[in-house]
Amino acid sequence: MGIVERKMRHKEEIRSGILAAAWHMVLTDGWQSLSIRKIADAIEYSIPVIYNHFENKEAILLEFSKEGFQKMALVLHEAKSTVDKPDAQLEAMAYAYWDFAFENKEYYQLMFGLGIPACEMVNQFAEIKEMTTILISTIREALVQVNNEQADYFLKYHAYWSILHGLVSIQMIEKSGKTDAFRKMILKDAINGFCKSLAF
Amino acid sequence: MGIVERKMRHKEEIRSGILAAAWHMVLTDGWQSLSIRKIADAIEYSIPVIYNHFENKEAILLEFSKEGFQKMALVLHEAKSTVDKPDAQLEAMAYAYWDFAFENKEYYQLMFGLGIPACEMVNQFAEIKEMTTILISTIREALVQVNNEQADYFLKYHAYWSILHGLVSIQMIEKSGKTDAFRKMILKDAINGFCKSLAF
DNA sequence: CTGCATAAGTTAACACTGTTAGCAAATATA
DNA sequence: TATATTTGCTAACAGTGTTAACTTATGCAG
Repeated sequence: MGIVERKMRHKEEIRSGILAAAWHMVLTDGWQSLSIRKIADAIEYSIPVIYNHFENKEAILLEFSKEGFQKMALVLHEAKSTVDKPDAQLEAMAYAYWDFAFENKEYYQLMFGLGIPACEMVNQFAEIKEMTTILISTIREALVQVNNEQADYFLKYHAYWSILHGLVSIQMIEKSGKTDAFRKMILKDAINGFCKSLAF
Repeated sequence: MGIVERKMRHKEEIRSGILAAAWHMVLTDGWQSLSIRKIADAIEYSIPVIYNHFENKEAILLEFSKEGFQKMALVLHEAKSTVDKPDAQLEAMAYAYWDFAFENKEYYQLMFGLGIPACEMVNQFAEIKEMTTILISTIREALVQVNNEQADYFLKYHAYWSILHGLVSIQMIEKSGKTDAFRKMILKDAINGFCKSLAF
């Protein structure tokens, strides 16, 4: 009869309306200020309607997180296909990854759980400096050791810190079945690779 | 007269009481569920008292973030002092960084703004796989290219991804005056270093 | 075409949250 | 002792996510 089809269509319309309204709000005000009430207001339905389509607020954000990973995969595929040699591909993908993250900050923040209010001020206080200075000084000493003083220590310092932070935060998020020993092997290998790359 | 001293002492006691109660709650229930009301309840004062000591809730969390950076700096210093050669120091500091992060997850999450609810489920959905498979496959191809197929591609993949994520998220948090061009140089240098390290 | 069951959508509430204005009580000073 | 000041409290405002209970609209069988 097409009645159930029409109903389904209508239901789907509301669902995508919720997502559209929510995404619009995420883009304009950030995901921190997303609220069920505001969504309901935007789609001109009452609040409980939203709960017929999503279990809770988190489920809506999760939807965007999924979308983000899909888009990211697409972007990486495209980048890879532009060049042939694997190392060039790794480089192209790195740039693509980077660009995606900064052109889609909201996605990236949702994907990796970044952006609590406090971290906006991370650069504002001095406590962080004590940590960075010791990192930087050691990097400089290491560059002297391998006779590569002309290298930009600031670049190397950022790479070093990023490897550490990246490894830690991805491991924290993943919660996979990896053993501690295996996790430490990842760390060891990455740091060894970094130390070797200091000589260049 | 010592009266103002006694008052100051009392004020300081309340302040540290607030922090102690807050930190206890962060440790037991996570910083997401920290609430001014619960703190007030714990220190047996009314709610507005807390606002005499901290401008808002964020300021309390920021306090812990600062503490975290201080402790981290201490840990890095200690690690560095255990060995002499700079590259060994970098390795020791890396382990120390890692251990600190996982032994003090709450600190680390506050320091770098990790831990929105959605990211707890990042490993649960399939969308992330599409992204990781393309990373892994390219890593494997690159290892073939440099005749280093016996290397553990999984380790290398984690290093690669971590460098990317680390660079991105630290740059996102920092909001420093770096130019885009400089930021890309950091990225380029780090990726080049990684690609070179693939041969080992 | 009417009565009824089901689905759709609403109101209103619960239990929270951060934050602040206005008032009462305790304290220190003149 | 009387006044001024600090200290702390009550109570409210303006939000939040979530859900129980009710009403209205819709589709279907008799």
